[in-house]
Amino acid sequence: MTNKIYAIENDPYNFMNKTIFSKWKPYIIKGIYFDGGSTRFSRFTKQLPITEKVLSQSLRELEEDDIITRTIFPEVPVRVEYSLTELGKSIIPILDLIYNWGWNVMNERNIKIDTLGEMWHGYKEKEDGFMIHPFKKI
Amino acid sequence: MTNKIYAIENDPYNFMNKTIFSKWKPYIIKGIYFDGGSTRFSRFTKQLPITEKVLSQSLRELEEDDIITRTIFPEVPVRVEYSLTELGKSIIPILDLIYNWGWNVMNERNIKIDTLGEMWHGYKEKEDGFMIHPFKKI
DNA sequence: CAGTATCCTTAGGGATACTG
DNA sequence: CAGTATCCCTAAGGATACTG
Repeated sequence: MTNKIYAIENDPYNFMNKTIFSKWKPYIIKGIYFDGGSTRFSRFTKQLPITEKVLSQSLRELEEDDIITRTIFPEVPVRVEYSLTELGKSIIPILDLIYNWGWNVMNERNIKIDTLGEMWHGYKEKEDGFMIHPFKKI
Repeated sequence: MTNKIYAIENDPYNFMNKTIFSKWKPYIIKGIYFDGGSTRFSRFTKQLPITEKVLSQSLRELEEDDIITRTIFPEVPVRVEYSLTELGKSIIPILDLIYNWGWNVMNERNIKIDTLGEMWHGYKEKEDGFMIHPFKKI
């Protein structure tokens, strides 16, 4: 108790863990980026095994942390687009390094790697047919 | 159910989350590095608010994942040193980028940043007196 | 389409005491 | 010194149903 001096709640790793490294946030950020900088709610629910609750929660937190913005287009039916802020974009190179590190280790150890993720990260050619819903045309 | 196609258990982000991004592992890895590439059990318990249980658990997992090695020196009392493997060392630049990203954002937002962490990461001069136990002399 | 609202489960982490 | 062994607790995530 007296000899614990590292205040983790005031530390950048902890900050990053809360801001970016939850279970789904890296996929959300990378997914927006993959879709050309902006994408929609249903894109995620259709292609990630994430529930609506967790998705909307994550999106809200990312918005609060200034990683993404939410834009409402008052069409019928309504369209909502999520985009990366400049701060959000600045995390992409780090995510790519992380992905790359993990990819290499998994590859060396012959661990199966998800194909959609590989397409999202440029490790495999995009195939429209592979996804249940085709990629957004930008 | 039918339209969820991203197998997260086969994905590098998930792999990295399990391998590196638990609450304490970044601190453990960086702590070893800070101590010159190898350090001891009690260094962590003395300077991080981590319990022995969680520490030994984390160390064991890191060893299993080939991030660190454990060396026993049969002295009296016994000395055990934890070192980074080549794979473990390869994670340092990524941790540094993460720390740097978080540090910058926290700094812009005027969020207090832990000083020991800043010393560990070279953002502040090392001060022997600041830590309860002085730095290891290499 | 783009979400809320409830309820529930579990794994990661913490407190404390003890040991070779 | 370098850990185990127990017991405990919460917060993150999941299942399911419903809505403007």
